[in-house]
Amino acid sequence: MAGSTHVFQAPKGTRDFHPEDMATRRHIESAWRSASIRHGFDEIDGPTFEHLELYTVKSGDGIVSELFSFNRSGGETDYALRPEFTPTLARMAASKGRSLSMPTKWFAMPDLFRAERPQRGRLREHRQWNVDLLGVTGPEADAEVIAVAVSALRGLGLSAEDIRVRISHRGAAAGLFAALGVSEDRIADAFTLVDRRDKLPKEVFAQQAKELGLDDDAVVQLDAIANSRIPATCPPSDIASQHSLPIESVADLEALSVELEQRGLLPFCDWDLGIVRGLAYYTGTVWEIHDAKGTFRAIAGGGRYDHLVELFGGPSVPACGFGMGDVVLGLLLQERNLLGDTPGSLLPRPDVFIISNGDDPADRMLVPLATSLRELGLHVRHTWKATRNIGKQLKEASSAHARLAVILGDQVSGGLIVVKDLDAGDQCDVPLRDLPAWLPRHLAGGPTDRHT
RNA sequence: GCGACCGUAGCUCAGGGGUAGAGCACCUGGUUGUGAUCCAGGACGUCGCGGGUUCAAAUCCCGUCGGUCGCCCCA
Repeated sequence: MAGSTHVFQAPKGTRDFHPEDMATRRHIESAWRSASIRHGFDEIDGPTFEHLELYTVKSGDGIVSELFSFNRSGGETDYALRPEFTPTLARMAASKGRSLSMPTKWFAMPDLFRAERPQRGRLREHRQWNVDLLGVTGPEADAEVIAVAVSALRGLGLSAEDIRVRISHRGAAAGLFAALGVSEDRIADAFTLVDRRDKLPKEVFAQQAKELGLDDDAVVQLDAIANSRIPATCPPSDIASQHSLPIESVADLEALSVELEQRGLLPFCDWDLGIVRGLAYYTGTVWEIHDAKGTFRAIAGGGRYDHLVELFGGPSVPACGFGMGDVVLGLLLQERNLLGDTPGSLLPRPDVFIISNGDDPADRMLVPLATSLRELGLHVRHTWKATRNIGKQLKEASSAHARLAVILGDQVSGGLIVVKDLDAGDQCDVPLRDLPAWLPRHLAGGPTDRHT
């Protein structure tokens, strides 16, 4: 192996986070955390890997091919890297038993792993924000978790022009299917059909719809319902009347509408009964957030899953929540130009960049000055190059996005240094002994991040 | 897991059997100096990796790893 220059590539579907990427990731995570906390949710986490059975118990053995599973060399217990957080959450809630406070409002930002073929917006390892509200049955809980999601996205600079929350409701959709003539025991099949409508040729869709017991007219209606998307600022009863169906079938959406309105969310939302999501989980409201132009995969998905905790051996607890991945969101933020003007603009900005003109007194002062300013809590840098060319050092200071340059020049022996504001471009002389008080005061006036 | 296309300098790419190019970026020093311009110099890469064909492979063939798109799936 001596002299080997073999280049390792990162494993398929994983990412390296260089400083600029890490800054982006922290930017997104802090928006997530901040929105969660503002809405009164507490942060939790669990193990990165769980017993394999935790995932097969709900989804069946078929799920295993989508997992990274393993066991210890010589061990018999099967484990899996967590592909989602919800089972862990349910397990944690179940383990609290009856002492679980109601409501319980939890959020987490786990790393998740799926052994799928990677594609744009979909990797084998990604970070996902999970928000869950347990113990509240009413639509106020659904509206509240939607509010948290929208709040974080707004915090990242996205508006109702950029993102849309598409909302459906299992009960409402089932009511409409029933009104069209789908029998009780075929409702689940109707959901599956609606979910797959975009991948099916029109004739096949019609054929399968007929098999559900629909007549020609109802098939057209079903297609129309699945594809109708109207702004949530319109009352849900419009959907029913549009298709000449009973108003009662959309009662659940009406109740949700009231709660969304109170939270100022209606401008962000659309009623979209084509949203189905995983059948195994959801019991009521289901929703997804997409970019408004529909170029990317879903940014987030969530809804109500009242049997969740029970499914994992806990008490019967109503629950709703959502997951939001960092990959699609990152792509959208980049496309919308919301990650700063330059690659490094989300990195922490140095408060001070110290420059020496190369004279002995100045050079001797540089490191001690940096040390004392750092003890004050300031972010301090200086060049590590040999050059003492002031222009080049200033260039380095500005490419590091430093806010101030402290220049140790000819007047250093007289106790005077130059402070240059790199944003404003102006500079002034400051007595060296005043610097510890002067700098924090001056910095307090300005922004701390370049993008703000 | 299946199918298609792709992989050349840090980045964007050109080349297409005869031992590698451009622009930008980068690095060092100078201009006695203030983020620019300028000057001088530097490194630019086993052409993803491995094997095969050939006198000769970045180029053709096979495999593999990675990327993109579609299927599957999306808990």
